[in-house]
Amino acid sequence: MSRGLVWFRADLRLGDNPAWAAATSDHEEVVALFVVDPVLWEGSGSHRRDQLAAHLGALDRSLQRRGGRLRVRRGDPARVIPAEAEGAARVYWNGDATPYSLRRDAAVLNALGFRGEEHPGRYVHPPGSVLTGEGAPFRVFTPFFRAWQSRPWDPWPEPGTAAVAADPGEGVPAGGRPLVEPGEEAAAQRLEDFLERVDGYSEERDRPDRAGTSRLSADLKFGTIGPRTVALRVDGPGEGRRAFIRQLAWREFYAHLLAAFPETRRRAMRPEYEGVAWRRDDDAFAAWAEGRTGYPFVDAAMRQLRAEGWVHNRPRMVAASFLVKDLLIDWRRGERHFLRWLVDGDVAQNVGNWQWVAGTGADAAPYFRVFNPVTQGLRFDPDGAYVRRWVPELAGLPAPAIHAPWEAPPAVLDAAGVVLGTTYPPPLVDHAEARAAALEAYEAAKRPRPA
DNA sequence: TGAAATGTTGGGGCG
DNA sequence: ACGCCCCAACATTTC
Repeated sequence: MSRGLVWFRADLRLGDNPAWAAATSDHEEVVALFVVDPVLWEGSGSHRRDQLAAHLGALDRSLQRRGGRLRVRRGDPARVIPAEAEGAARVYWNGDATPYSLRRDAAVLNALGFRGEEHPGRYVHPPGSVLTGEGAPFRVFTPFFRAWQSRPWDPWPEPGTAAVAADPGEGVPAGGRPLVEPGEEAAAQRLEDFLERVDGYSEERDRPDRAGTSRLSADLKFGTIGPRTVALRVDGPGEGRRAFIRQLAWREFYAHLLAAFPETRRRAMRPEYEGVAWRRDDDAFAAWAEGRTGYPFVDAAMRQLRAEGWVHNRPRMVAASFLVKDLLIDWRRGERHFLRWLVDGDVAQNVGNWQWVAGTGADAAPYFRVFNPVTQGLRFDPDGAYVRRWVPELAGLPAPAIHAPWEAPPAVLDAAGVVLGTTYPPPLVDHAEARAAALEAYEAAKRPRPA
C-alpha cells in the first residue's frame, strides 16, 4: 500500500491546501504530522503557543472525522521527519520563505534523500513568482501590486480520498486559552463575518475602537485559512473589497521581499540607515513594552499586545513609531518584542512593517514621517473608547483630554481621579523634542562620513 | 498608511 | 467706504 506523509507547519487546514490535496490524491494512506520545533516553540510567546496548541487540537479533531489523528512529535525536523517518513514514499509540505524555514527545509530535504515535495500554500502567489519584466524582484509596492493582481491563478485542488493514519504520537501540546476559536471552520466563519462588513472596510479599518478589520491576521499566519480562499471570497466590486485585497497584497509583497533579500531579516533594506545612532535605553524600552510611556494611545497598544497578543494596525504603527522615532531605539528590538508577543507574529510581516515604520525598508515611509501619538489618538479614537478599554486608570477622562492627560485642566483630572505621576505617568519624552532629535539622528546617518 | 512650518486667502470687526 | 488687523481655513513646503 502506498503511503505519503504530510508535514504540517503553518498550514493547519485540510481545505485549500495543495500539499494535503497532493498527498491524499497520490496515496492510499497518509500520515498527518506536526513537529513541535523547540526553536520556534521556545521563541514564541504564550499567546501564539496557546493559539497554536488550540489549532492543533482542532486539526486533530478534523482528522478524526476522517478516521485518523494528527501525529505530533517534538524535536528538530531534520531528524524527526526522516524517522517518521520510514515506510512513506514521499513527504509533502507547503513552502515558506523566511531564512530559518528555508534552511530547515533544505536540511529536511537533504536528509530525506529528496523524497520531499514542496507546494505553494501560504500565499496567493509564492514568494519569488511575481517579478519585474526583467525578472528582478520588485522593491516598490505599487508596481508589485499591479503585477501580482494581473497574474492568473486557479484554486488549489480538493483533497483526495486517502485514509489517514491514526497514531497521535506524543499528542497535541497543552495550551492556555486561545485568543480566537481554533480551527479552519472557525476561521472560515470569521471570513464570512468579515464579508458582512467588508463594504465598510475602507471607512472603518483605521478605527481601533470599532470592529472594522477582518481579524484574519492570525488565521493567515497559522494557515487555518487559505490565502486563495480569502482572495476569492473577497474579490469583487466596491471600495472596501479593493482596499482589503490591497492589504492582502502587502502581505505577499513582504513575503516576496524577505525571500529576495533574506539579509533584511536583520539589516536595513536601505543601507544608509544602518548607521543611525540608536539609543541603548533599557528603562525607556521597558516603559514602552509595559505600556507606561505616558502617551495613552501608545500605552493602550502595548497593553493590548501583552494582554491578548493582537493589536489593531493603527495603534500598532503608532506604538512602533514611538519606539523608533520618539525613543530612538533600534527597530530590531521592537521587532523582536512584537514577534514574541503577537498571536499573528510572522517574520516576514513583522520585519517588513517595522522597516516600513523605521523608514529603513523598501518603499517605506520616509524617515521624516513621524506619527504624533496624540493627534493619531484624537483622529482614530475620537471618543477615547480604545484608550479607555486598555488604560483603565484614565477611563474617567472625557474624550479629547484622555489622549493628552498632562494638558488637561486640574479640575478635569481631579474629577477623573487621575494624578499624573501617581496613577498614570507623565509623558516619557516631549514629542516635539523627540521628533526633532530623531530627524537629526537620521540626517546624521545619511550624511557622508568625514574622510 | 504624517505633521509642522510657512504661505495665502477671505471674511468680519473696527476705527 | 476704506484700510487695517486678526484669524480661521485652506494650500504648499519642508522635515
